[in-house]
Amino acid sequence: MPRHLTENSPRTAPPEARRRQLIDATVTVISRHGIPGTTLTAVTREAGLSLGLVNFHFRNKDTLLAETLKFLAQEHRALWMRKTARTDLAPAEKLRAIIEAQFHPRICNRKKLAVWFAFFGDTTHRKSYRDISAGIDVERQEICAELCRAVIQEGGYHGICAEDVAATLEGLFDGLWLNILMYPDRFTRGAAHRRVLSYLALAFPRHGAWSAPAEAAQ
Amino acid sequence: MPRHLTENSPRTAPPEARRRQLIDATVTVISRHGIPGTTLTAVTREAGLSLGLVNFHFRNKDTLLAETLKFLAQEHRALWMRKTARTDLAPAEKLRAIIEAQFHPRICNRKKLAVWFAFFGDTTHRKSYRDISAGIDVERQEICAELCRAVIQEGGYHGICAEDVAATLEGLFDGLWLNILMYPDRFTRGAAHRRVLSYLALAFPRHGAWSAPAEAAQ
DNA sequence: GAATTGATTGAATAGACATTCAATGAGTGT
DNA sequence: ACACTCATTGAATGTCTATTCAATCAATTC
Repeated sequence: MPRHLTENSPRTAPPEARRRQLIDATVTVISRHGIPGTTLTAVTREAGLSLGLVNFHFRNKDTLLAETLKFLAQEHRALWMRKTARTDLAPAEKLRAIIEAQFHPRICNRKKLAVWFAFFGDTTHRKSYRDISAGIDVERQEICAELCRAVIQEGGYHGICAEDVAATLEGLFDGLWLNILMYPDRFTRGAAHRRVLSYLALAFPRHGAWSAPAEAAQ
Repeated sequence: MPRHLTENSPRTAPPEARRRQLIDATVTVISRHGIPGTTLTAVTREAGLSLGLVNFHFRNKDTLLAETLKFLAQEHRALWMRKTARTDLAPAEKLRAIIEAQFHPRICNRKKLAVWFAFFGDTTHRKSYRDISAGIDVERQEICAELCRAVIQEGGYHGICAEDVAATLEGLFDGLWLNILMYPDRFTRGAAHRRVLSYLALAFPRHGAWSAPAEAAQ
């Protein structure tokens, strides 16, 4: 019953397109039914493809899940990399860009958050998942620390440690994400964003421009 | 082959003891194999009991999982409730007690954290899990906000909102937990504890005694 | 000490799953 | 047209699970 009738889309497609199609379906299914509920039957049905295709384009289910996580990690990384790589921005502005990426609607929505925490919570494959996300997380934290160091020097701040601020930020990112996912009525994306900026305003009070961007909450 | 031979423990035991025994085994198994890997066979083997007992003492697997989460939530709550209920402690001290509970070795260890995030990540039952933990989370956050309000009044702080600090703390708690779970080499319990206190020192600078307790890291 | 109650056992059942694979289909080059 | 490659299909297979339940066992009551 797959696509045949729905579209003029060709029965066959380049592998890269199919892989992406399956990854998208996997994200959707994980967000709805969790990793245990993510059966290959459900994924292929969501994608409008047949069961056997997963084992053709990915070796097996574990690979599909790993590739899905990799995709999310890259998507997130690309968002802040664009700005932190520029040379014409001040450290504080780059820091703001990383925070904006963290709470960007394309990343920080209930669907994607559900998938992130599904991976975090899956003890069984924690090691392989960690290997995937660790590189990117470490990279971001080191860049944050670097930027904090620059801000501290600029502002002549004392009694505050760049690495500590970066680690605290990292904790705030993940924790606020979790709160948004678990209690969407009480925690919104916009409020979380503002709270991180408030923390930075506390840490670096002489860099006044930590105000939140004008955006509707949620 | 169960216990019969291992101990002089009687074959039969009061239901409450068996329930606790099964919950303990469930915590152990979830921490090792995640929720998908938590089969009744694995749980009963870990407990040294027979397969059918789970369906006798709990109605089914879902109930066992829900009761396990309830147990963890209560265990955590009891730890800070003891101190926040007292009338002879200053607000700042009570705030410290809540933070100490959050990073108490009995709560904040890799085994229990793995279980917490296994539940958080399980989309399928998120609603029932949330119903269990929401009450306790809301309660803690409201008490935190209340205490912050008292601290703000004591210290005459301006430009800082108690509810915001409480929400930021809540985020920090969860995020630092996740970091400890995922990257135990880079994030330790002690460092997390100190970071939360550093945040409070930033927010409430005139309450000087936010120093960390003397304890070895990890 | 028989009878009764409640706890415990594990084999049996039925359903769901990932993975395999033989068959089919569509493009591509000749 | 033809052969050939690659993508796609879905039925079949074997494994693993939760749940049921009849049988067994220990403790308690009468």
